[in-house]
Amino acid sequence: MICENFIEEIIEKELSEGKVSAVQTRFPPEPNGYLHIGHAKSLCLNFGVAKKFGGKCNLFFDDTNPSKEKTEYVDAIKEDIKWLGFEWAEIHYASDYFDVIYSLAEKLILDGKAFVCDLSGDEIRALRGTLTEPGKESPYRNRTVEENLKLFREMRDGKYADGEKVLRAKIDMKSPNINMRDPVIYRVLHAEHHRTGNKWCIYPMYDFAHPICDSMQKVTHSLCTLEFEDHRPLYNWTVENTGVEHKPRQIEFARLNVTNLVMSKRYLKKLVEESSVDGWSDPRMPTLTGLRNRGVPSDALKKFCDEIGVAKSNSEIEISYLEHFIRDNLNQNAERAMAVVEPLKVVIDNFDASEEVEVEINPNKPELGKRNVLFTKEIYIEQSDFSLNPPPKYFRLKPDGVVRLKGAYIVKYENAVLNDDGSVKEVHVSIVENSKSGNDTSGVKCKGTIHWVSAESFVPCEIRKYDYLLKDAEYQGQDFSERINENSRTIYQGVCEKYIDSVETGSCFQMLRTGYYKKMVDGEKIILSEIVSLKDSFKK
RNA sequence: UGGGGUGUCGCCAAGCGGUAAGGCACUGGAUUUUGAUUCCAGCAUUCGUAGGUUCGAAUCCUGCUACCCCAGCCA
Repeated sequence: MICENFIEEIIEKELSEGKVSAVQTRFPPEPNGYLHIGHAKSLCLNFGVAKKFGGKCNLFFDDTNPSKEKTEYVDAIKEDIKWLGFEWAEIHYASDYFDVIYSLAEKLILDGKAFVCDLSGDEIRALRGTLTEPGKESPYRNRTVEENLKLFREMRDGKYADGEKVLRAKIDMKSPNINMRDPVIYRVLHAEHHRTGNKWCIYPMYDFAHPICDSMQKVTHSLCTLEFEDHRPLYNWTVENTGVEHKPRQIEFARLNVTNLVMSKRYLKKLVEESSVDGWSDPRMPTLTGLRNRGVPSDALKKFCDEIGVAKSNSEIEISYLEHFIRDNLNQNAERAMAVVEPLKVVIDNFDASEEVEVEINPNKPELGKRNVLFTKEIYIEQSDFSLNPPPKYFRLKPDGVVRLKGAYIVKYENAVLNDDGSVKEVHVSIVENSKSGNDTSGVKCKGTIHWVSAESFVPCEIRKYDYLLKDAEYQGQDFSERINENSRTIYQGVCEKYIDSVETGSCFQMLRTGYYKKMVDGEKIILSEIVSLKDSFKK
């Protein structure tokens, strides 16, 4: 078997040595927000590894902190995972294991490996030491087993207020690894849990709950991000000292960073709460639901995740790499339609009838056939597709020039009508005889082809161009909402061919030469949100 | 000044002692009913750095250096 990354190599080796038999992984989000593109990497890794070795991957909600978690988030997370096309083997919640976790905590107490500590948060911090100085033992460290058990049960029974007491693992206050300095493993928290309600008023900490839950699910490989490397000794300590039967192995990898994309959940949440964006699904958001709304195909995202690799070095991927996969996918699959963002009226002087011309739905999929587009005397083209004073090598419409109207005829420039301010009001052209698309016997050479929309049958629409959220704004402490409104969304009034009425919602189509857009129906309006610009060929 | 990690092209990333894959980006050139797509070509004498071992090192050893993470009763 060919391993794609170091994690697969580790697993392959364990498999061949007989250390594990069946591979079991889990995708472990905390339901405290929506999934973003960073989670996609973890999703692809966990599901990918399981699939590769014929194992299973569970969906596991790490809901040990009721003050931050909501059912809304667990539902949204499930939806996003389905959108990506992954199917979890089983679904579990840390809260399903609260009883087990609690009893293992009691076992630790019974074994003299945990104690109830009365120190306040500040006091614990003070005694923890620093990065360079060892910590000091809590004065409550040597309570008897009986006393600890009694106090812990009282904690569970609600005798104490938040912060009054905690349960700590008895490990080593002098450890150079701060996580091992008698870490808190249970805290009092009188908060309603979105699943267990008010059954509990004490909740286990991540470091204690996670390894136990992994073990209960028979997870063999617990994949997490680099910042948990320091926690691995504690993870292993918990596995060993609680005596759980299955002993999972934690392996860390570098989290995904993408240039210019804001990825911090706390910041995204802030944007939503401030209404700086239209919720978690706003197309400018780097959330999975935002990307979906933007029109990003899930396959493109998965391909991206597969190709960026899995390693341990901190990396930041350029957004152009993501865009490459989106473009590649859309180019292959998107159904085309024509739309004009900044319309310029063109009148065809020698054409008074109207006719339907055929245009391919997708040049890469001829089997999809063609669509009919109404061609009329008056049409709209892109303002940028006409120039009165063209630069050298300008192949679009210009004085005394010819240009092909996509799917229709070659037209020849006649004259331009100007507004009072000198801007172009409309352009008059004439059809070159025998130049119809597919039957061109005119012999006229024409280097440029442009898109157009009939002035008779177009659908007026609001076209929104979305940029990504800008990361630098986060760091420069600017007024987020202002910046977003200024820079991240541009609304155009545009027109597009009537055909798009028949395009199903959610299908993507090409905004010719400008980019790829997704159609969204918003009441009577059709909104096109730009997904990602194609390479701008005119930039030079 | 403690501990844990990581340093291979602008960005990712293979490489696991035998003489630097691949992708993105970029640059040429060819085809093209959208200057897109497609195609073909170019793009690290060098692997953070200084030494050492070896016939031979990005790969092994040693020192140095840079960057990231850890002092939540968050995950």
